[in-house]
Amino acid sequence: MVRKTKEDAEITRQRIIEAARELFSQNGVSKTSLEKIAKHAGVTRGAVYWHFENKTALFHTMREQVFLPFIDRIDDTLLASASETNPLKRIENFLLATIHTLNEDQATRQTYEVLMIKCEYVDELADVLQQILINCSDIVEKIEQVYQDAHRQHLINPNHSPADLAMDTHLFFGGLLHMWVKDIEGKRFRNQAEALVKTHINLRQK
Amino acid sequence: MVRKTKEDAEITRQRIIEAARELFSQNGVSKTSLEKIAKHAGVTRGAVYWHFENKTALFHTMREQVFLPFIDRIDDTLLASASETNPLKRIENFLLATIHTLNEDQATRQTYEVLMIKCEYVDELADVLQQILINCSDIVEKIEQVYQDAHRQHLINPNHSPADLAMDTHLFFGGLLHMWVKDIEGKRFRNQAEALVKTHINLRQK
DNA sequence: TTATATACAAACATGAATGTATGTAAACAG
DNA sequence: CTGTTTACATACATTCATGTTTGTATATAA
Repeated sequence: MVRKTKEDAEITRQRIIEAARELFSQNGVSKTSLEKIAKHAGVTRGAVYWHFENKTALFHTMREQVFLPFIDRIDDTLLASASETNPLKRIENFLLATIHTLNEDQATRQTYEVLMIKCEYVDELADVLQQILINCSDIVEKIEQVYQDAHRQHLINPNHSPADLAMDTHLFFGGLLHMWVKDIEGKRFRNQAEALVKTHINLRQK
Repeated sequence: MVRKTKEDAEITRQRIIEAARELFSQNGVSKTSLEKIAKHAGVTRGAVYWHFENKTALFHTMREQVFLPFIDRIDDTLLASASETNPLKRIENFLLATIHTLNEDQATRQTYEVLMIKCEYVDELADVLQQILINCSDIVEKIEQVYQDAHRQHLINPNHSPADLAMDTHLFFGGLLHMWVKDIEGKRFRNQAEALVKTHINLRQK
């Protein structure tokens, strides 16, 4: 076989990741062999083992490709336009933006599917759970800050603490995403997701 | 080997189910071989294949042992004592009772763990998702009924529709259970679960 | 009391996945 | 221009899980 240039190799690497993501989301992580991934990417297992230590490493890479950019974007939607928009609107927009990404971006959609219903969090993947918990804490904190804004601007019931509201919103959205992902073909839940978000935020309004 | 009496066989069957549940929750479904299950139950694969068609059948049985009784109990907590208690309290009690069961009953706890983070919903298990969605719809309906009670008794903000409140509560609780399960050893999330439920219900109060 | 079905254990056959080691042609550095 | 490294393909070794078949002692029905 012809040896590839560095850019070619990077393309191969990306193709392997894409193949993994697609097959993971179709057949689950454990039932997807590296052989199948290689074939689907148009290479052999040799290429896969060259670019990745093993299936777990591939999994982590797939996850990071979606979640690292996501974490970076959080501040933009949620905090950046701090004084511009109504705080409650900012939270709503953040949640809606996430759903929008799920609807529009296949890679994100497939990755969420894999992470929520097509992998098993044991052994090497067990610590991904802790990573997820940490990310959640961060997000809750940020949402709390925005609720504090809303509190200061007297937009919400003063009896409700921003911390409680933030956690409640986070749990709501976690549940929503899980339902969204599980309703794979039904479309009966997915297309009302935005409405549910707006309702949730409305419940906070004074 | 000595042939067992019918009761003995039923004990063996139960032991296999318990072994499967424990190993599933420890190592995940796909990494748990029937050989390991058999050994852990003190039998051979012959016994497993005698009582169950394959691993999938075992999985379904494990799930049903926890969820069929659960579905039966819903009406008791949620609807039965209809006019006795405050409707909001009834919803709160229902949620708290579920958490309480998770805390107290190991079989339930392990089964939730398996269903939420230790199995992959593909192939034969894919339709379990649809089953779950149906169960969810049922529960949302019932919660909605109780919120309607609350509405009639002027306990909640009349602007909020019982249907919206019910869905919001359901999503909240779905998210809560997921966090509860994921926070395996941390105990930092699990022990505040009850408080989060109470907060959530408080947010509805006028 | 005897024939049959039950409740398994044990052996067999097959397939699939993983990891590693080796081979190799071409890119690239010097 | 040449030695070395890169980017894979190919071949090898091993492990493990599944499903099926067969064997068998005994509970149970007739």
